[in-house]
Amino acid sequence: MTEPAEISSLTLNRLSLYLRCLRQLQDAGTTHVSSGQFAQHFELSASLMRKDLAHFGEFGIRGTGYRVDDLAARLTTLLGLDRIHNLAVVGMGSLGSALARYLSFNDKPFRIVAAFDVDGRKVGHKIGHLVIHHSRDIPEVIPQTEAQIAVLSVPASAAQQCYEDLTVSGIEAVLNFAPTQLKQHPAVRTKSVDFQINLEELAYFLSS
Amino acid sequence: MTEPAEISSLTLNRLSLYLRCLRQLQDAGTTHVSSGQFAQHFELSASLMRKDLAHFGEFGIRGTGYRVDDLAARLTTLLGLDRIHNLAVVGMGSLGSALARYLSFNDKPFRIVAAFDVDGRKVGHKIGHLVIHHSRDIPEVIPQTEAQIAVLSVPASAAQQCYEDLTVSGIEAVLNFAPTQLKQHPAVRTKSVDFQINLEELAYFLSS
DNA sequence: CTGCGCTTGTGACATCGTGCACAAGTCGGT
DNA sequence: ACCGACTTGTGCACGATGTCACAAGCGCAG
Repeated sequence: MTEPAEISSLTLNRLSLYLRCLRQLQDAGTTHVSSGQFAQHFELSASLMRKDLAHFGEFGIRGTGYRVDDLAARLTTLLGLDRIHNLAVVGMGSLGSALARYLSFNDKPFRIVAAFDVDGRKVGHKIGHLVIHHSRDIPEVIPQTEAQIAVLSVPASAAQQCYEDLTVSGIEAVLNFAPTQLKQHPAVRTKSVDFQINLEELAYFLSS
Repeated sequence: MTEPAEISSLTLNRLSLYLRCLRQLQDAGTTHVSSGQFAQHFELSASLMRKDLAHFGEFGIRGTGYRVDDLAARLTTLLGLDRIHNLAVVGMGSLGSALARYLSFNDKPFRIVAAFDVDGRKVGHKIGHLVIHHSRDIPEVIPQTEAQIAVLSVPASAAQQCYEDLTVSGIEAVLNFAPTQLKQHPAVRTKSVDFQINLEELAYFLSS
């Protein structure tokens, strides 16, 4: 019972979350954990966790629970986080720079291999050891890199154009931070992180 | 049929999205739109839009569609975006600064009224016209402000502590950017924007 | 005033996601 | 070797979410 059908986003996102929690347990020196303990500690659902894992096989030991190291390792592999993924960051405003810094800072399986901006004053400058290219050169530069995923942190007005440039450049996935509804290309897996909408949701509940 | 039951997050987030799209139409000079046209233009579902709106009453004219200005205005009111909401930003790293800049930059109904950081070198400095306070003073400073919503952009290791300081200070809602699973306070509406998890989801689909 | 074309609002239905409860299975003690 | 305590993995039921199709309603033309 390995990957038969497409796994849902919800399940996948929870798996990332489980892995993160497991790392916390590792740091605390915990070696074994049951789904019940785990769920209580992190305010998650035990049965849902077991069901999420069940999509990919059997990970636990009945009567005992899960070995933290083992489960963490298997989730890491399963999510593809044991390999390096190359990123291109498009839009080096304050948000793009913050994301770039965050992603360069650590030992995570993401590596920035290209950066773009429209601002002529930024082009040519370096962010870390990486030269910033002009956004108009996306179709030329991307194929020279091994970038698979693009992080789109440009103003909403420029997002669609950049998105399309990226799709024709052979980018396989895009993580969009621009507060706009992208017309998606079917061959490119696209997700949006829209903090404005989340903020507005909170505002709603205060206004009632 | 005004607000009888709790509206789901999904519906609410789509309403924000509709409003955003309507503003685009306003800028383009469009005065009337049917749900079909709207859905096709923005790649959304027409029937779902109608159902989302139906939670709050009747907004359209049968046979004609929706008046763009009218619907935008009613959604604005409905979502509470016709009032100013006061924000506190906790964590003035690169991400927090980027968010603060973004939120100060425009005419949106959010206003930053307090900023915090643990870094002694930042405390006392100004971001715009706002003094940065030390994070340890959250319980003292927040009640003096009218802050209702907190934006939490601190490292994961500090997030839980800051969150709890905020909850005891009378904050009503928290938008968390730290990549960690918060133990939530029931009286405080809390949402997380976790770009790391979204990135990992994209990575998964590339690895298969 | 009447009829026609169009669009909304909505009930019925299908699909998806989650909680519950228990059979299957494992470990340690005796 | 067996028993009992415990936990996983899973079938089932329920609730939430989205799609479809159509009746109700509106405006315009004649």
